[in-house]
Amino acid sequence: VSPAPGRLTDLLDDVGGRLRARGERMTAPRRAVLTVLARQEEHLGAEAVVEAVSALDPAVHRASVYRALEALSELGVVQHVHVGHGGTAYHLTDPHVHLHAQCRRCAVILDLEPGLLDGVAGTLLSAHAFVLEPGHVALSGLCERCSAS
Amino acid sequence: VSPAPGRLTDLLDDVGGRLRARGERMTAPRRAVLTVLARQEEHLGAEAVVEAVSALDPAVHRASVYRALEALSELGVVQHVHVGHGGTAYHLTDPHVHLHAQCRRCAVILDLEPGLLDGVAGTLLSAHAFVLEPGHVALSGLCERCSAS
DNA sequence: ATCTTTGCAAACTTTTTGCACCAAT
DNA sequence: ATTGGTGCAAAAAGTTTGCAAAGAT
Repeated sequence: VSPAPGRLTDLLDDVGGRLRARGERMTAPRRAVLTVLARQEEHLGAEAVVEAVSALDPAVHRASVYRALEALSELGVVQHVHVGHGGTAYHLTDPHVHLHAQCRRCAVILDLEPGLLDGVAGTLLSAHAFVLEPGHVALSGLCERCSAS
Repeated sequence: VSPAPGRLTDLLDDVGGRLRARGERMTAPRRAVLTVLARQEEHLGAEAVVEAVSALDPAVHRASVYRALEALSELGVVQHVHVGHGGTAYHLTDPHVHLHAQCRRCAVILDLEPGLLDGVAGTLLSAHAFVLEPGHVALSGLCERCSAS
């Protein structure tokens, strides 16, 4: 994703251009989804996106949010992470890949340093010819709070 | 889990004893679920367990399989892994913890060497006070076949 | 005989789909 | 004017639950 989206408008324009370049269109639901994802640093589940979009623009239907997430994912603007407890979380594609870990008790998601799994990726490649995609699933465990109590 | 279950009967007896020790019971659905999990080295999704059990004993209801998986998990005999594409996979608890990686394209699950994430676990603990549970989610990526084509 | 677990059916949650209409290009 | 995307409602997929009856102890 090219320009650092300091302003939401820039993001919308950029994505709009890329959609049009593929013969697709920038629409209200897609704008709403991008707006929600851009202002949130947390990772949102599909249902959470639906709710936030709904608050922003009640005319946008649930199904359109799902379709927008799919379309924007295909474009590469949005990515998802699978988290063990609780399905799929969505976020804007970040120029620097980041990894995720989720607390299996309180479900909080931590963002981790990009290189964390580089060594493991190498091992998997040489030992199993498996190409790791490190950002695509969240590691599981217990966060500081939950492991303490 | 204690005895190497070379024979299915041993496993059933062992688990039966442990259930009774807790005031619970060994039943046909639970036997069927254990039988299915014991003869399969692959990891099965809930629905796949339902199907296999159904083939083994058509009288066992779908819901009983879910309940058996839950009961046996609580007992510690069964464990589950969250896999990105396709929910939750179940397997018998193994004396030696093993890790999982799933191909996001063909959904095959690889079993990995136990120590693979030890280094990462240490880093997460010291850097984020996060206690990693390495076997609980499957890493994601592309297997040999799928990355080739 | 007791009391856990079952089978069933229905409810629930989350996501997908068919279709007529709307709207971005 | 095109035709891709939307809103809607219904279907699909996956899991859970309340309850009377069955069965393990």
